Amino acid sequence: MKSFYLTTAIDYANGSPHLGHAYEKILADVIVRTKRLSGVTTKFVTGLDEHGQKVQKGAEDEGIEPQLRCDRIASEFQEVLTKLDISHDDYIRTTEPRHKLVVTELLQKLYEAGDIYMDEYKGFYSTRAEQFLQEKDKVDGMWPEIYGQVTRITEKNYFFKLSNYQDWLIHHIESCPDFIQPEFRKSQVLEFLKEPLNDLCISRPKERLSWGIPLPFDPDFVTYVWFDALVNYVTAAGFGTDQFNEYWPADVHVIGKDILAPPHAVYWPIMLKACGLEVPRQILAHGWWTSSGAKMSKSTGETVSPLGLADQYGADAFRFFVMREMTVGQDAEFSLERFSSRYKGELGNDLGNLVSRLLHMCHQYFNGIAPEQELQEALEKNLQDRWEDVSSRTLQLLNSYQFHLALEETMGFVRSINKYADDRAPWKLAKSETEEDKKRLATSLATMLEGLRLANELLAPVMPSAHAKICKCLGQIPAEKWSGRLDWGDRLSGVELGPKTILFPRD
RNA sequence: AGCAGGGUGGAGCAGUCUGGUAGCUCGUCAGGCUCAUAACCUGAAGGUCGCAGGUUCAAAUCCUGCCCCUGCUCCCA
Repeated sequence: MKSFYLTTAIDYANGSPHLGHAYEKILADVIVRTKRLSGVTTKFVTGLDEHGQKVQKGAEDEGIEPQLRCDRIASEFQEVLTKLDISHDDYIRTTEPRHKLVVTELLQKLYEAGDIYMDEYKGFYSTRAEQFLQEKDKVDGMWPEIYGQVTRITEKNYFFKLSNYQDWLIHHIESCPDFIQPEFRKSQVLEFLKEPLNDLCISRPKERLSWGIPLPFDPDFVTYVWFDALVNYVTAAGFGTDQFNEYWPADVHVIGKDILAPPHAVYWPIMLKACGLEVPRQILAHGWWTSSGAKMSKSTGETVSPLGLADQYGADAFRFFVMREMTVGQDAEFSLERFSSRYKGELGNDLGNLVSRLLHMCHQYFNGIAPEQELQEALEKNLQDRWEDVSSRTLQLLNSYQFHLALEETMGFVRSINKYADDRAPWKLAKSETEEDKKRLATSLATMLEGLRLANELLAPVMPSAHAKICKCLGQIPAEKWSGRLDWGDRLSGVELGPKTILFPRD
């Protein structure tokens, strides 16, 4: 049976990891963990795009070999993955031999099939932008400042025939409603496809760019950008090996909205089609993090260090924040105030404090052994009914990538447990001598324990280590699969509970 | 200019696809509780859902026009 294969975009080995990189990995990780918990076998790949002009130039400036610089940047990015609890199965780097082989093979194949041809380009070139320019790029008859010096050049290059497949692609996008998510992005891509496609320039002459994969049919050129970077997805799936069919086609490519059209939604499907490979099932384009309206980018210097926040508050709190705050596909604003408001409110006061007060009472009244639900009155019934609602809604929201709402549901249920505690007031029942009240006391704590156990299950994809900590408090092992764990039952009766724990300390 | 996204009580958002009593968190005010991380629970005030038309028994939600904000059209997730 085919595994659920999910990828992120591969990061460009130029510059340091920032909030955007971190978010994309977390988003992908939450999706894949949800799948695993649902009992699906998965493969999750992320990686690094290491070729190109900027990498070559960066290395020259530092006076070191490009590979050496890539190695350093790769470990920097991988360190972030570790800190954020990202559960990827593979980390692909485009300078690896396995990848060069696949790129070479596919290029050769397309060349032989006549989908790649050489042409001579006459026109303008901007060295600063590393880009060919057209008359239409001029503003008031002048080249804009951003292009720096613009020269007229004549250069031979190889081109990939995109236009052959334009109609097929339009049809494909229109007939597969889930292919591009969120849906409003689909119309954007179709809009782009209304214009005739220019063929894609896929090479650079070696004398200008040496840091790349040589074209198999012409050693004077290296392949440029997309034929190198996008192919990582099939390399990592094991193209050319027996396992390839177990993973390909990819189920989801998680990417940023900037590289949807044209790279992922146009070039990539056409490249695959031309190679006779299946097209990915879905492309999920997320939005940007902004800071008071301004985009957080390295060009404005306004970076927020994900490592810093994750170090200070823990990976779980950071993961929770980005998932709780952002509607997938939309932009969201990042600020420390918002972060600490979520942290204190939902994590500390609602969830952390529930764990704390509940364990405290269990230890005080029952010596740390989970009591039994000895009766069921309206209050218990209500909480259980509410769980049925919350769990089915939350699962549906998780599966449709509405993580912000899924977390809202789950945290709402946590608040319901707190409310139940208030309605039952076990601290009052503990002072009563009647048999009935003793039963109510046992029942109330058992009910709260069961509620917490269940809420904690739904938090597992987003906060894996907090999930594990709460499991430990409840004498449970962390969930690998949800199967059988999401039903309300007196599951913890008689279990020896862990010590009282402060999960999300203030300051 | 082109393309895209947004405009919902003080702040930030959900709801818009699949019309039907406007929901959540924070903040404010009042109260309750005292098991707990000065935390938890309740109640209240506060919105003609950007504007103007239209469709409909009924519109935040569908249609038309307009206004305003933001992002992209170098690089970036």
